[in-house]
Parts: sequence; structure tokens; C-alpha cells
Amino acid sequence: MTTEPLAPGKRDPEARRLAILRAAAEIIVTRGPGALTHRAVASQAGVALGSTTQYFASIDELREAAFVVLAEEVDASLASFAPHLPTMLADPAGVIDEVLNYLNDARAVSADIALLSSATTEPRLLELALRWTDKLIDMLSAHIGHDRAEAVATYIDGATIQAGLRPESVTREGVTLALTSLAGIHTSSHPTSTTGHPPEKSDA
Amino acid sequence: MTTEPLAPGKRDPEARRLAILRAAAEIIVTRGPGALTHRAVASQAGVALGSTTQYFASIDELREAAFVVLAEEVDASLASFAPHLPTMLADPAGVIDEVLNYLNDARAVSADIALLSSATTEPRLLELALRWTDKLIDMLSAHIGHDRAEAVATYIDGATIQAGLRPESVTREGVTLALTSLAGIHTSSHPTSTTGHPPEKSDA
DNA sequence: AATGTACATGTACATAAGTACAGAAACGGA
DNA sequence: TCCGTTTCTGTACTTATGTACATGTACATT
Repeated sequence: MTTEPLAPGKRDPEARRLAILRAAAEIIVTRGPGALTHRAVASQAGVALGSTTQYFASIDELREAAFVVLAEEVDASLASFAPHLPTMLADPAGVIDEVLNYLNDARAVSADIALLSSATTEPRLLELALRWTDKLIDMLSAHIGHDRAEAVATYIDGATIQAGLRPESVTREGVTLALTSLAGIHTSSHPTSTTGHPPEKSDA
Repeated sequence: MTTEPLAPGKRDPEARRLAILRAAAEIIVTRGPGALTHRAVASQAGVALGSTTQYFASIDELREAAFVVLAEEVDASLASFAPHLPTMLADPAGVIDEVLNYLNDARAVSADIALLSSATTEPRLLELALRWTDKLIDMLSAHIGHDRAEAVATYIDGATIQAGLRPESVTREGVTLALTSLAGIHTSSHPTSTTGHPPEKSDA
């Protein structure tokens, strides 16, 4: 996240717009959606107050645009599940690693929580908030059926909340037990036996 | 929930304080924590602006007090699980009914979501938000072991989110599948073909 | 009934936040 | 270099919100 200080006065609309968006997303994630103000964003982005109003007609528009950015970030996390799904039933360790990766990514977790909770009172955000859950269900359905896919997705939502509130409560054992139970996978060995490769994630 | 209009000018500190608290809780639940202002509360409660500042030294204090009320409401829902837990393994229908009851209670669900998400950025609320999850884990642990209890509680967190976003997605079948899978209950009606482990014992 | 006290009300003021906008600054092309 | 255009900045205005407080009102006590 190189938020380049963005030379003041310099003309670079694209970069400026992006800097503002990033700053808004950052504030939502770290201080909550209630802390999102023009001035806070301007300060965080290192731009003048006027710039925030120039690029986004209203604070609501800015907020929604920031949520789109966050949704895309979460989507990106989701994409890393995909390669492991085909072999999931035979070897769940891969998906579980990815799920843990996601749950340990404090930023993604906070982004997801902000999105989900804001959508509760703002219907405009509903589709955005549900997008990744629905994609996950779609992806899983092909392998474990729709019902179990839904159960797994719901569990991961819950795990996201827990990860946001007390990260230390998220353990490989816990996630393994839950996912294998819900997906209908029955391991012959104990869940804790996987000490495989910690998957490298190419930065998106 | 009869929010008696509360005759204006009438002296009744207890009722007044309660009306303010109820109103604040209502606003948090229906419009989100961001919509909580003294004026909104006063209007909702049908009292004068001054009353809200008289009974609560600051808006933060009022907000926190409202969250306590909400946490107690959620706690009350939780209590209805208890009678069904001893027979849960033999007859899961009872608990599942209660879980569905809770998930269909839009108010309790919204309250829980507001609590959980606010706690993400406000440490003061953490204990409050985690209380019911922890109680549930405690209650369940005696019957299905700590690990599975944690998994069930996490799933219910996720189901709460889903219930808040799209209530229609919460079905008896879905909840039944998830809870029986996670709790290690094997019903005759679901040919999920598991090896018949008994529930694992509590953790180390 | 008179009166003192605790409660209730509405106004008023300070601060914060959203938004508009006039002017400055940078860039591109004569 | 000079000029026009686009972008950037800071200020100013309006509204919303938190909070204080002076005044009004109901009730208990006498």
C-alpha cells in the first residue's frame, strides 16, 4: 500500500482520485464508516479539502465508491480460493490455508465487516456486500452441492466476524473442523497434521 | 414494545430515562449507529431535546447505554436455547427451532449486527459484543465439546449476518444441515453418510 | 394553599461537517 | 513567451450536532 505522498499542487487527476478513494477506504476500515468525513479523507490522502469535493459530488458518493473498492479487495481474496477447490475433497489443506490467509488479513476482514454491517441499514450496498458470499457459494456448489456451499459460506461469514473481534480465536484446528464438517469431508488423519507450504500470495 | 407517548411535562424520571434508552436502541437498530443524535433520540422518544442531555452526560454515554440494552435483548434470546440443550444430541429439532426463532427476529438480529460491527472499531464494546457468543460456547461445550461449540457459535454469527442481509435465505433445512454437521449429530433423515463419531471431547 | 425541590423544556452557543466557489497554480500549445 | 484550459487549493457559507443553562412546571411537604 504505497500511498505516495502525492506531490501537492501537481496535476494528476487519476492518481489524485485514487489517492482519495484509498484514503476513504482506509478510514472506513480503521476507524469505521462513521469517521468518514471530507476533512478526514483529505488529511489522510494528503490533498486539499477541495479535492475531495471535486472528485466526488457528495460524501455519500465518496462513501459508496470507497465501498466498491473494498468489495473489490475482498473479491480478490476470494479469487485465491479458486485453484484449491477442485482438489478440496481429497485434500482440504489447500483451501483451508487460503481461508486462514483471508481470516488473518486484518484489512480484508475489517473491510468485509464494514461492508456487511453497513449494508444492513443501507440497501444500496446490499448487492455489493453479498457479492462475494454469492460468488463463494457458486464456486463451492459445483464441488459440494448448494446446501453445503451455503453452510460453508455462512460459517466463513461468522469466522470473519470473530476474526475482526478477536483474531487470536481463529485457529487452524477450528477452521478445519468446521469446514470439513460442513463440506462433508472426512479426513482419515487428525486435522492438525497439515504442515504444508504456507501459500505465497502474489500481491494484487 | 408499547412505547407509551409519555405524557409531556410529566415527572417520571425512570420511565423517561427508559424511553430515551429505548428510542436510542431503536435508532441504532433501524437506522444504524451513525444516525444516533440527541435530536433523533428526543424525537423518537417524544421528549424534549434537553431530556436526552440531562439523563446521559454525553452522546457516547447514551450510545453505550443503548448498546447495553441491546446486548441484554440478545442475551434474552440466548436464554431460550438453554432448555433444549440437554436433549440436543438425541433430538435437535428443539434447539433448531429456537435458533430459527432467533434468526427470524429481525430486531434481535439487527441488534446483534450493530453490536458486533461497532465493536470492531470500538474496543469499549468488545466485551459486550462477545458476551453472548461466549455464553453460547459455554452452554454448548458441556454437550458437544469446546471445539464444536465454537464452530456452532461461529456459524450462528454468520447466519445472523445473512439473516440481517436477506432473511429469506435462512431456511430450516440450511440451519439443520449446518448445526447437525457442526455439532456432530447424525440424524436418520439426512443420509450424509458419515462415520458415526461421537462428539469429540472437550479440548486440551 | 404556599412553597421548595426535582424534573422538564426550549433556546442558545460553540464546534464540526458538507458543500460551493473564486482565485492560484500547473500544463499544453501558439 | 504568452495564453487558454484544466486542475488544485483554501476560504467561506450553511446546516447539523453536542452541550450548557435559564426558565418553566409538576409534585411533595407542610
